[in-house]
Amino acid sequence: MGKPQFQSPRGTADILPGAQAHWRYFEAAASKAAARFGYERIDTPTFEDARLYVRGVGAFTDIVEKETYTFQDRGGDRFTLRPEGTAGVCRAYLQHGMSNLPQPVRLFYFNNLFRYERPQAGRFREHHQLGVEVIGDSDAAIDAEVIELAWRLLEDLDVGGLTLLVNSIGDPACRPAYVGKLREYYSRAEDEICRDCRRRLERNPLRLLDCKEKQCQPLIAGAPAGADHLCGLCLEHWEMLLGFLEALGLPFTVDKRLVRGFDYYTRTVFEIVPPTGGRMSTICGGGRYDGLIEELGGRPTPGIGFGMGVERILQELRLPDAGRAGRRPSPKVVVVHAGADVRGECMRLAAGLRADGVAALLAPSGRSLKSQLRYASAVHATHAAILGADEVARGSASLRDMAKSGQREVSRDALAAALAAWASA
RNA sequence: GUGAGCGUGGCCUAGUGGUUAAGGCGCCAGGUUGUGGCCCUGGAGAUCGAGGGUUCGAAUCCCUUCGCUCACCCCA
Repeated sequence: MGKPQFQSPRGTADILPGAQAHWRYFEAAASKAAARFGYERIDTPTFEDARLYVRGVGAFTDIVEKETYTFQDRGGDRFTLRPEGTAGVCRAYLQHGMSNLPQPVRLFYFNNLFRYERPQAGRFREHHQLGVEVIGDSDAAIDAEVIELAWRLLEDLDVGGLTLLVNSIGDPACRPAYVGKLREYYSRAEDEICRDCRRRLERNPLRLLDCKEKQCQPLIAGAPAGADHLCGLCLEHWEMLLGFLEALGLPFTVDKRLVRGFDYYTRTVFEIVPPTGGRMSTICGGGRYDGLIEELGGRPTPGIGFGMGVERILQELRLPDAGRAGRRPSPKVVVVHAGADVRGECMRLAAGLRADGVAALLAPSGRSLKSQLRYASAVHATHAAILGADEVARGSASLRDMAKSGQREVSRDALAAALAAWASA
C-alpha cells in the first residue's frame, strides 16, 4: 500500500471522533462564558470578497500580502478564505445595519481560519478560533470587559500559569509622531540591527519592538515605548483601562513591546501567553480597532475584540477525566440477531428504540452471536437486545445488561421503560 | 522563503548489506449446540514513502523527489 493516495492537505488536521469531546468541552465553556457576558453568536462565511482583506494603501500586513488563500471563481470574482475573523464580522455589522441596534453590539463566534504558512508546533494552515467582538463603544470599560471575558473563560477552563500582557499603541493622532521617534532612534543604529529589522524600519516600524534576534535586544530595551508617547485622549483611555483592570483584580503585566500584526489596531492591545513557549505560542490575542469600520466604508465606529486559538488552548488544557465514576451513562443498545431471518425484526426493534430516544445500533450482520456480543462490548454498549425466532414469536427481546452479564426477556413494548428504569436506578 | 531531523502493515516498534521483513496493539474468525469482556489458537494486512544509483546481493550505502516534524519568520 505505502502512503495513502490522499492525505489531508498540509497544515490541516482531521478532528477525529476521539478528540470531539475535547472540542465540544471548549465550545461549551466558551459559549457559556460569552452568554454570561451578554454576547450573542454570529457565523459568517468561510470566504469573503478578497478586497475585504486588502484594504487601504499602506495597511498591508504579511498575512494579507502573502499568507492568504485567494482564488477566482467561475464568474471571475476574487475571493479569499478568511485569514482572521474580525473583518467578516465588521462587514456583517455594516451589511445588516447593526448600527441601528442598541450599541455596543456584542458578538462571538467559532471560526476556522486559513493562512498559507509553513506548519509548525501550534501553527497550522487551517486553525480554529473563538472570536469575540464588541462594536460601537470606545470606552475603556469595554476594553476591560473584553479582556475580562477572555480571562474568566481561561479560569473556567482551569488553564494554569497564564500571563496577561497589555499595552497601548496609540491612535492616528499620536502614532505617527511616535513612529517618527522610533525611526529616528533606530536609524542612528541601523548597522547594529538584524536584516529583518532593517526592513521593518521601512515598512512596519512598530514590529521592531517585537524582534527576537539577540543582537536587537539591547536596542529594544532602550527604545522609546509607545505607551510613553500617547496623546492626551489615548493616555486617558490607557490609564482608565489600567484602573479598570485593577478594579477587576486581573493580574495584568504592561508589556511595552507588545504590538499587533494587523494594522487597523489602535490603542489597546493585549495577549495571553502560556507558561512555556512565550509569545510564539500565544493563546489569545486581541485589541481595539477603531479605524476598521470606517476603512470598510462605514461611519467611524470603534470596535475591540480578540481571537483565542482552539488548538493551542486544547494543548494547554488538563482535560477532565472522561471516565469519572458515579454518573450512569445513558443506555446504548446493540441489537443482536440470532439467525439471519430475524434481521428485519431487528431493524424494527432498533427503530422503535430510537423513536423512544434510546441510542440503538445493529450488530454487524452475518456474524455469530458470540461475535455480535463481542462487538457490543467493544463499542461500550450498556445493553444488548437479543432477538431470535423465540423472542419474535413472543413479541419480546432478551435484554442483556452488559456490565452485569445478566439478561431477562422483556416484552418489546416494555423495553424503553425498562431501559429508562435502568438509567435512573 | 531559509535551516535541521525523520519516513518499516491501521497504530507502536525490531531489524544498520545476505535465505520467504519480526513482534506488540488493533482488526477478523474459531475454541460444538443462541451469548461478550480474560485466556488460547488461527487468519487478513507491508513490494520497508516514491524514483534512480552502488553492489553478486539493500529496508539497511549514495543521489533525487514527495511527505511529516521541529526551528527561523509570522501569528491564534
